[in-house]
Amino acid sequence: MNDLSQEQQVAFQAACRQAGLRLTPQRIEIFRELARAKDHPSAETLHRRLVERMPSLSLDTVYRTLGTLASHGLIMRVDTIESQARYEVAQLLHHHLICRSCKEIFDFQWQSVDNAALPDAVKSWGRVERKNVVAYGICNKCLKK
Amino acid sequence: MNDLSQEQQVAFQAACRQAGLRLTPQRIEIFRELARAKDHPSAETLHRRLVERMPSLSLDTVYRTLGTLASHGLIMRVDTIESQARYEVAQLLHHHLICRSCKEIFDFQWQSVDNAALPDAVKSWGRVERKNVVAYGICNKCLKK
DNA sequence: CTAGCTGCAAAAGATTTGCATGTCC
DNA sequence: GGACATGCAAATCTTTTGCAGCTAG
Repeated sequence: MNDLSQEQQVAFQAACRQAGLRLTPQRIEIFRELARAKDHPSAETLHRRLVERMPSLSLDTVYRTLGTLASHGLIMRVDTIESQARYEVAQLLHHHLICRSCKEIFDFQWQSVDNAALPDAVKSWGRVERKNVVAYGICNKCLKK
Repeated sequence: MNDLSQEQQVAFQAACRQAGLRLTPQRIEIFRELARAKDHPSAETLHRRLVERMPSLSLDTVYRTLGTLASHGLIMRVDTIESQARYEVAQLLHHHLICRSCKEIFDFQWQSVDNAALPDAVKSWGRVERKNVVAYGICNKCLKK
């Protein structure tokens, strides 16, 4: 509910420097808005929220910035079956529950999977860097409708 | 390597009838090609393969058919972070390994996750219908390059 | 100063839609 | 026969790109 925590902001700036990325007002605001958002927004959605504060911000910059930050691992692109890409700040390991009716994404933790070793067959595939569970179903809000 | 199994084809036709979908040559061929494919093809890719056998088949029909079949649960749309949607026939429960270099998708089984109960926090969310693991990394082929 | 960003506009890529014609049941 | 599908073309939506001016370091 509050604004972006001081540490998170400092960590972001340090990570940008380390990655050789310039710290522009646009990048700072885009990251701040994404970190504050709880709903895995798309580029379009983020832009809509940001232009109120930053009227000159272009949608292209939002697209470009999200792509740049994601490619440096500062944020994550979330897999969905929608046509629009969604993003989130890379935080604690977590998993996604997606409602196939309203498309809302709910985050949850599942440490037994985080800690579990992948099956043997996977070992010969290559190097696995992360694993996420995506569960689908219908959320209570939609079930009640 | 062989063609679509007899049972699979019969099951498909029965499922179409049950869903109230007409059995057109296009639908049959699209499903057959997808069932034969091992690479989670996109609409574009499927169309490229099918026009050789069915020169009049339009790309629109492939898009429409994939959408229709997916919405009836006969095939699945696979989540990736690419812009193109990919499909697979709904088969045994399985999970995906995606190479972030070549984008190839490798299927694997992981029964301990299939059988595991979701964490308690999820129970109050709604009704979960399926859960899939998506793991990312680099496959051996790309590691060697 | 200058490589890296941004904004603008235009392009490209993926998917959807309207409509007339064809075809499954 | 009539509802549903298809093919075509055009539209739409999302994302990317070229370029000139701006700016952080």
